[in-house]
Amino acid sequence: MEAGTDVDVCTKWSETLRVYHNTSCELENELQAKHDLGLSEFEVLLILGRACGEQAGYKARMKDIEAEMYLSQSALSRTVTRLEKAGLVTRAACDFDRRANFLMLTPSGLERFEAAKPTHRAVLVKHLTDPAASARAETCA
Amino acid sequence: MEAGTDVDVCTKWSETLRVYHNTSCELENELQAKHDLGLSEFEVLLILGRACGEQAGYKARMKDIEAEMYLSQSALSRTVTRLEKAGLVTRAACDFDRRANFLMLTPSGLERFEAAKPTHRAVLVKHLTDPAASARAETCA
DNA sequence: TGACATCCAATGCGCGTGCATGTAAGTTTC
DNA sequence: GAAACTTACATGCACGCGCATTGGATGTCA
Repeated sequence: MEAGTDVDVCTKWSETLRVYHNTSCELENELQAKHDLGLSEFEVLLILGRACGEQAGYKARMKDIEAEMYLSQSALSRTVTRLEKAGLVTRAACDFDRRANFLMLTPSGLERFEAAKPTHRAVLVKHLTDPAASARAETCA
Repeated sequence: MEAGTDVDVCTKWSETLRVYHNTSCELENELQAKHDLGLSEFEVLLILGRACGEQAGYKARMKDIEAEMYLSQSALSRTVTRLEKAGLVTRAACDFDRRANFLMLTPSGLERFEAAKPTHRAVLVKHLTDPAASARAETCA
């Protein structure tokens, strides 16, 4: 039983690694090439964008966004800085708690997000529906 | 059907991200803390070690190792340099093709690998057998 | 043999990340 | 209300990564 478990676990891990690397590499490449967005940056837009729908009024606190993604607090801070410099997002002080920052999509940010969404979805469908299609990518090692 | 596919794909991707991040973060932390090894470094030892068994004579070319892992050629080169500095691995010229380098485990490298293997396996079992156990890690975002 | 393309590995470089720390603001305790 | 603690975010720093380039070794073709 031990050996059996080992084999299963190793195989499962290999499979997870394969899917993760192929998918995230292609996501990164496609989003960068077509929309000038890193994957982390897109993920922030995704969190803001999917809640906001068509009106650009949705706000989220940094802490809440952090809780939704696998990114350290410092990395998120810098990612948001990049998005802010690109004009896709604005920081706004919180009325109640002046330690906190609200984050909002700008119209330009919403536009960029909507443009990138199909690219994101397409890569996911490609790699997660047909395992055979998710062959080793040519870039990203 | 389109919406259904989308939901499935997004859920599947979230799940993959969760498992990948939790597992690789804990692997990294455990291997670093208990055996002073990075994950990439361990993976190189794994490729060399599992083929070599008990005799330390197994050789592999850089290119072949690269093909087995998700690491760029340059990253592998530096990872091997670190392993070499730590005395866990030796580079040796290839007889047939002097462009290539053979890589070998040193006795110390084999020992380190054997010591780290149970740690590696334990983390894999923890995160890949019982999904509930793979809760969000406290470190690594 | 000489010129050119190919292949393997190392290295310069910039970037994004996590950890540790700093700063400011809120909370608790007395 | 002052001191001690906690929380939210930014920043200094070191590190590992991928990309592009380099350098050396091989193969190919005339």
